[in-house]
Amino acid sequence: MSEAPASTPSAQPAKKSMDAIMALCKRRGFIYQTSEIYGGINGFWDYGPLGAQLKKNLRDAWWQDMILNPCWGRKGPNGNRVRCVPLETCIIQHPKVWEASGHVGGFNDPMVDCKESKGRYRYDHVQVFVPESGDAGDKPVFAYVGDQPSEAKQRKKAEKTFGAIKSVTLSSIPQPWARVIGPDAEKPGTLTEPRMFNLMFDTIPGAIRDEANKAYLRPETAQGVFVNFKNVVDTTRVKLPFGIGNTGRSFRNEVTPRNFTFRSREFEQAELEFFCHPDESVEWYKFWRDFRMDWWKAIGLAGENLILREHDKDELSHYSQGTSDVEYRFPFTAPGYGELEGIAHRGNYDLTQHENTSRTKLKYFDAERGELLPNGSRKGEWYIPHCIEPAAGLDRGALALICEGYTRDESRPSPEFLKLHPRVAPIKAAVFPLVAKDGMPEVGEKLYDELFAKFGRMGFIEFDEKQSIGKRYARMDEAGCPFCFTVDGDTLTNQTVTVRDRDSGQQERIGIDKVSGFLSEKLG
RNA sequence: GCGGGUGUAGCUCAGUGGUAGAGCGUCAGCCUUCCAAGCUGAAUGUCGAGGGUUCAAAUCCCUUCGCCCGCUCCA
Repeated sequence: MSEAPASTPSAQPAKKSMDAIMALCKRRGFIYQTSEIYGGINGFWDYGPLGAQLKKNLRDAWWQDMILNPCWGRKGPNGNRVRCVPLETCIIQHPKVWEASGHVGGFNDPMVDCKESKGRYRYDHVQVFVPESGDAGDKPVFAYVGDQPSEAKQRKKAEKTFGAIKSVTLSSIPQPWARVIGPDAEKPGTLTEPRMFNLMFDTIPGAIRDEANKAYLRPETAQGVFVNFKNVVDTTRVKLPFGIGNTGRSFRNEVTPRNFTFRSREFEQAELEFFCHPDESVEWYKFWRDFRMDWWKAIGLAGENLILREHDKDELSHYSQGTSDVEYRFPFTAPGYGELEGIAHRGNYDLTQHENTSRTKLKYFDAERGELLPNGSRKGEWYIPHCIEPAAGLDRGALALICEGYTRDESRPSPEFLKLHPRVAPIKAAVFPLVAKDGMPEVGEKLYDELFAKFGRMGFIEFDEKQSIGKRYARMDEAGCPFCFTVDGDTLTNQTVTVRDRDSGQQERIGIDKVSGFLSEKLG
């Protein structure tokens, strides 16, 4: 999450109510709490009929624009069409995968809590001021964490107590608990012993329960790509540069799941690992970063709620030459932003790690590089490709689409509606007879059959003749259906219907034979 | 994990120890020629869960779970 840039204009739209959005999601069947009839379980959510279709449409859009027709046919920085292939890998991988990736270490950080300040600190981040020489004896020692006000404060106190001091890690002191003053505390003995917070879920494959066989549910889909890199190269005739895309569920045992589906313990990712020569990697990084921003805009997040945030140098991993986040201003992060997708230049870190850990050669032989030989071919070059990783959260994307689309306009007869982009809207169109008599239902059903046959594979097409026309429009507005076609008295004489635009409420009249063409154009 | 708030129908919420409620939504019928209209009717709840106090608990007490806010965490 990041703060709003100082330059953001004050023209901030009225803050949307997250409660109202969550109520609508429940009411219209977008998102439910999982196992709700048993009281729910923290950090897990189910998608209702409309939500499931919305998320599928989002996933399909990603698949279409990242794998089947990457970047809408845009040429990459090398002047060629971008090439990508899909992959589908397991949630449970060999445990060594997560050792190589660093997750087993990084995800199992011991933490200490402070009973006085209520703070929690990473055990290995806590430093302690002790006398420069000798023992502190019965006197308390002063803990602090770097880059925080606690350091200066504790230093002053420690110098007053001991005179000359030095700094050591908390973990280097045996049994310190009774005499340590926490970073933000006044009294000694308030820190708890370190406790493990397992951020990876584990399980034990095999019928016989044996801890030695422990395996993890993946915390990201990316590693499945890296460990299959050699397989894809060996079996599919791909040539660098190319990408491997992968969507699927990942699991993180978040300390505090929060903010509706934004931070869930089970979530779905859509990740592309794009491999290229090190010399071209920065260009590709910029290319993907810009395309991913354009993509989110194109499916409905246009506007100032969406920003691209380039990480500062000191935020970057040691192997990265650049990372950007596509961030959206959710109602619960405003005026700050929450991450939708990270685009990371990962260097050759992952492949190198797996090469070292698995002792399998993951270098790539690039036959189009190296010196020119007399016969016209090239000598070739061995290298570990660099990787650019655009990694999107589909649940966060779906939530952003809902938040962005949620609109409240008191001047409308149906004040709440969802402005979903037609491409992702779960209901694509609805057909209504104005009244259920005079032959209108029959004409409407015929039109419905036609639209269902042509567009039913993209999403739901609705037909409804019950109740007043206003109520039917209102229902479609809340469900985010972009277009309603209404058969009225005039239809029976001149073969035209009205098409109502969800966002403006305006209607225009088009020939009943033009409806399919109209929808084709609008749905893309 | 800590602190605060909260939990009653699908949604929003009334209900401070004595028969479980309203509005909206949903469904059905009537009506209706363009925006949640009207009329009639219907369905829907172990009052988050478990335990306790009481003749009697949605209401008081304890435990627990979920959600919201603030810390913390976010490789």
